[in-house]
Amino acid sequence: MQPRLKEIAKALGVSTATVSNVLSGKGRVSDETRKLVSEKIREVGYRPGGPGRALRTGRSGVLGLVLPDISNPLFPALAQAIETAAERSGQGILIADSHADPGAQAEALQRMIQRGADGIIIVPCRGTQVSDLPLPAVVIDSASTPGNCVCSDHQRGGQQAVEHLLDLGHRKFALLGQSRRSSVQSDRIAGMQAALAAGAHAETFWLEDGTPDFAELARRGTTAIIATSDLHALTALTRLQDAGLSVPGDVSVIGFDDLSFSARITPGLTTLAQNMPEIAAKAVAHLSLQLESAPLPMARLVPMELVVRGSTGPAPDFPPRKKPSPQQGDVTT
Amino acid sequence: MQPRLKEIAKALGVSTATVSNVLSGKGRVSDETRKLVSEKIREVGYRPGGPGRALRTGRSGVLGLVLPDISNPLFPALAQAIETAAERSGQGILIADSHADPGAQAEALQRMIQRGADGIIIVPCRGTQVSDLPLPAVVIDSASTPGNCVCSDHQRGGQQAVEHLLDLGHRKFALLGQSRRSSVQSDRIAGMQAALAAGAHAETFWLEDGTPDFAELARRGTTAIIATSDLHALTALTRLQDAGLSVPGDVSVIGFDDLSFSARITPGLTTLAQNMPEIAAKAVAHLSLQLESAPLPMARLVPMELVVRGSTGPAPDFPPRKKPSPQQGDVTT
DNA sequence: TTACGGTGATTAAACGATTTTTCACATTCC
DNA sequence: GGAATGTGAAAAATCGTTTAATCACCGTAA
Repeated sequence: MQPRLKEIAKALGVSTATVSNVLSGKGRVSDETRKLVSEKIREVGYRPGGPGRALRTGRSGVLGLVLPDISNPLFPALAQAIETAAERSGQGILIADSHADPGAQAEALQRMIQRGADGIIIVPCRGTQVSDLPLPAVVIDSASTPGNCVCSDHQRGGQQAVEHLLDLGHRKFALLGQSRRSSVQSDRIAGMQAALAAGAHAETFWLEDGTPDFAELARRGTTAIIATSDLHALTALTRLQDAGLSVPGDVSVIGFDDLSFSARITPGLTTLAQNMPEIAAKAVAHLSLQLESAPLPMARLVPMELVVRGSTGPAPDFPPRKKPSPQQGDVTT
Repeated sequence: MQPRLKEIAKALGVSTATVSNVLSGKGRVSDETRKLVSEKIREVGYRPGGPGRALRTGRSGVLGLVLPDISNPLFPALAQAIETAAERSGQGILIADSHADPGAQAEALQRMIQRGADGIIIVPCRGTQVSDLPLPAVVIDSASTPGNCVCSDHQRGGQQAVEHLLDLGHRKFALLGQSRRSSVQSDRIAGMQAALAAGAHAETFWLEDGTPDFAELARRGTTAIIATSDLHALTALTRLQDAGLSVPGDVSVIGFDDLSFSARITPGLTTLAQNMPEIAAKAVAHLSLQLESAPLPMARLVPMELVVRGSTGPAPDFPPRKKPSPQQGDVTT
């Protein structure tokens, strides 16, 4: 059995109120009693129990995290960042998987409320609006999401990818997305298209329509492939290698999200990484502010970081007149 | 504001006890009142609040999940399986990251207790013993872990990998681990070594000592590489391809854990997958049993599944006299 | 008539903490 | 000396729920 406030109080012959006051440093307690009590607290390793405190104060010290798909390879980084940020401010994280289903998502939110979560961080499933929550909530999605939203600047990320390749002399791109209904992917691709310089052009492929023949693309003059996820960049990369093409000799490949494997393959995958710690910190901070009934701020964009590895290089026919942009450095901002 | 028991009771002119009885179906309530109350409950969408119930019953309906590294690529599958299994039995999941640090792990466990978790599922960090918890706990690790443990049969998994390759005619293996202090990896490699047939032999490499030159290994006659993780199998695979060697033509490669990318590269990575749903279900069921003060069962091993993809094939000089074991099938048990 | 079950529902206590109110006592000031 | 002031700590209320104890009522049997 865990020690309770009552036991400490009885053992010292004081009231529970006094012990509670010592814990919080709030009421009036003599230095002598204070020392006595805190000594005892340390001795028995007492910690105030969650449920009792939650009941009285209306705060559980727990935040809900609702995701559309826990098994998504992007999730570990996000979850870890959020857990770390939350723990830093003394809060726990209750997770739920909405399985990309709006109904399940609504149910998950209800359970969070029921379990007494103080606030909610949600990565909404496609096409859902988060509203009417009796709790502070922050959304992590794309910038086009209404409501309090923290997310990477996916559009600018797309631009960064294209700019990096333009610097390397590439002019003919293939853009690779999975699903056009994903606003994150749409934002990224929109950014890429916006960044195309005069003379450069790009063809866009959606994997939901089928996988293009990468070797054929290369034969037709494409020298750079940009995928909205490292997963698909990896597919492209290995297909190209399998067809006897060199990366980055013949074709440069760049992905998004810096997944676990991206640094470990040969060549390393150049990618645009999300700054998860930053996003998580902002999300948690935002919730904390709302919990103190502070004014509700607005959407916040976090820049993505270009991580240059071996999978991108100068275009095959590109004259190396000047040094071709940052190359071997590990991370550039 | 969420509706409370009291409000429902007052609105109907009954006592809170009656409403609670209707909710639980326990006390004595007339059919008429019962119908009236449940109608109202549905109308306002009432759900009993967690903290109050937790305080009274001593049960929060939440399980703690403590992991040494949330960002590990194996985590998504595990977390999702556990979340699903827990939700199925009406429990939530509180996560914590011990950052592979025994001190942080102990602290995380304390926080779980403090927050009122009913039980704990823990993947312990290396070299730590989980004991003296005032809560039901179940460990997910290797079979050598004392205490209530549920885990994959890593040793048998190692055997399965070797047997698969022996069937394909391979005789000279390179075994690849990351750290010898990981009991999971040690178990897997021990299983591999135990399965070596007469005439076959294997060299073991630990990446913590440095990365071997895979092309050189191939030149010296190695035809099969078994890594204890898909991550390292992927490294080996791309290094080999980069050196102009064919997989599986010259060298077969096999990994562990069936990570997200393993099916998407070319060739697909043959791997030994953990049955996460099974492990999670057993862990959660075990905790549920302990919560009902049932007798404490013992360690439980879950078999691993060999997933055959393109990265393994017949040894270069292997005469295809009979059909070389299951090959194109997706999953064999 | 009185005692007795049975039924349906209310009352009250309990869980563990926090917080407001109250209280006892000592000191200081007119 | 009595009132005002100040100090330290206890008493009591409260949060939302469950549950044991109690109660009022009615019909029935002795």
